[in-house]
Amino acid sequence: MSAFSTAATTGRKKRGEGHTRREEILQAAKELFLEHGYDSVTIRKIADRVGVSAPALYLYFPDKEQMMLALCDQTFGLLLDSLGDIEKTVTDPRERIRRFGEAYLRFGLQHPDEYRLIFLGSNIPESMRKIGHRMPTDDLSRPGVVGAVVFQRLVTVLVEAEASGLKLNYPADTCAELCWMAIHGLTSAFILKPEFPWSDRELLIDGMFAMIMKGLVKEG
Amino acid sequence: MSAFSTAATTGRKKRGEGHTRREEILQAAKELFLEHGYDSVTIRKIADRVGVSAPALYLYFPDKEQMMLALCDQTFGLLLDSLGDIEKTVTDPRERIRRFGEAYLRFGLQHPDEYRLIFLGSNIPESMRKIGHRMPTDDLSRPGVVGAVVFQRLVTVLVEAEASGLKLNYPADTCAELCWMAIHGLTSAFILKPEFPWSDRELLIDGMFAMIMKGLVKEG
DNA sequence: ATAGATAACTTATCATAGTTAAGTTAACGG
DNA sequence: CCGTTAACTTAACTATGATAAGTTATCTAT
Repeated sequence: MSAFSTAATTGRKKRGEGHTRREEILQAAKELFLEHGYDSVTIRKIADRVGVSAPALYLYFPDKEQMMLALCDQTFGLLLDSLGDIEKTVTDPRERIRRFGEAYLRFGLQHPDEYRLIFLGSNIPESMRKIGHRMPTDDLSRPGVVGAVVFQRLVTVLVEAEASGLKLNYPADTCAELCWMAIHGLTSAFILKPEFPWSDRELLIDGMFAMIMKGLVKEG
Repeated sequence: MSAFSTAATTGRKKRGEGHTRREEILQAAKELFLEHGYDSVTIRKIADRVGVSAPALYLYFPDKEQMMLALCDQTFGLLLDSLGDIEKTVTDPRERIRRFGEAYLRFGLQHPDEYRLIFLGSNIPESMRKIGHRMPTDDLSRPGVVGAVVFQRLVTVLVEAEASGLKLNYPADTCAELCWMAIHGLTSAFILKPEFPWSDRELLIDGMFAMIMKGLVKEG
């Protein structure tokens, strides 16, 4: 129409501007997924919100699954960032472990749907079940390996802790597994059963970390 | 045809024999769900295996969801039974906690799909997400409350442990929550990521229980 | 400027899903 | 033997993810 119409929200994209449409789709999908859950959100609803036809989405994503995957990688980047911050900032080994665990937990609480998707394999097609725990031998740039990457960072923290003099009760990788399992149990409990009358959340968090430390690190 | 034909597998059921058809459906659904997962199993496939038409299933179940629910309650009865055995057999409080946890874990490993369904809310419709953790204030005979019942039994064990002299670091219900979270973390890790190169399983189990005991019970 | 080439779409359609409506068959009771 | 009704079937509906095939508009090269 007028001299305006930046093609921002309106009509067809100019040539070479397809990627902005892709991001519009991702944004709409994210909002809808977070609000209603993966299963309840149909391709058509996403398309409606974006303002294009349903098949148009297939120009940018091979299927619905890949939309969610793209969203997850995007969100989990945040977790990796905060782990990076801790690695740079915190030097004390015990403190590092605790801060790592807390970062993980807080992330889970702030992004419960993405957490469920990656670490619980919930409400997603059978084929996606393996996503969260694909091994790091895979191409790390591929979508969906974030879970394994996060775990690997924890192993590294424990190996370094051991190197800097901390005495562990088990091999570092075993400790990392136990630590992850415990924190994952905590996190997933809050996420999966939010209406359960849990004890005070901070008490549980403190209690869990106390358990982990007593269980994994030798006295001294 | 012949004088035989007990209507066991063949043809139409006699009057008043509908409940046997119901069980045939349940059995077929169980086999298919365990083999292929909830989502991949269609009403029609279940019906085919039973040898009836798809809508016939709706004579016995209001929807697909209720079939899975019925199966779950059936299977989780086994867990409740083994918990009952422990309560009768084992008297030492520490031993009881450990045995409870182990029974829970072994159950999860032996019935991973039911575990996922009840405790992870995985691969089932949105509406079923709350099933595993409906509160015991609900009608306990209703399908799907087994999760809460199991947890309640753990609380009782810890309360009794305290009564018999064991010193806990936190209130009994808080301890039960921490204990459940840790064991659930262990269980769900094995179930959700079976191909992960975990350390020796028994080592992890021992390590987890050591963690729990050190974390919850005061020295002495 | 204009004629391909092709990015960015749309409409029509498919197969399959869960589920329902409405009719059919056969077993039992009077 | 006849009517009631439990135990079914066939046909169909709606909604899903996905595809095929065509259309429109923008850029590029002449």
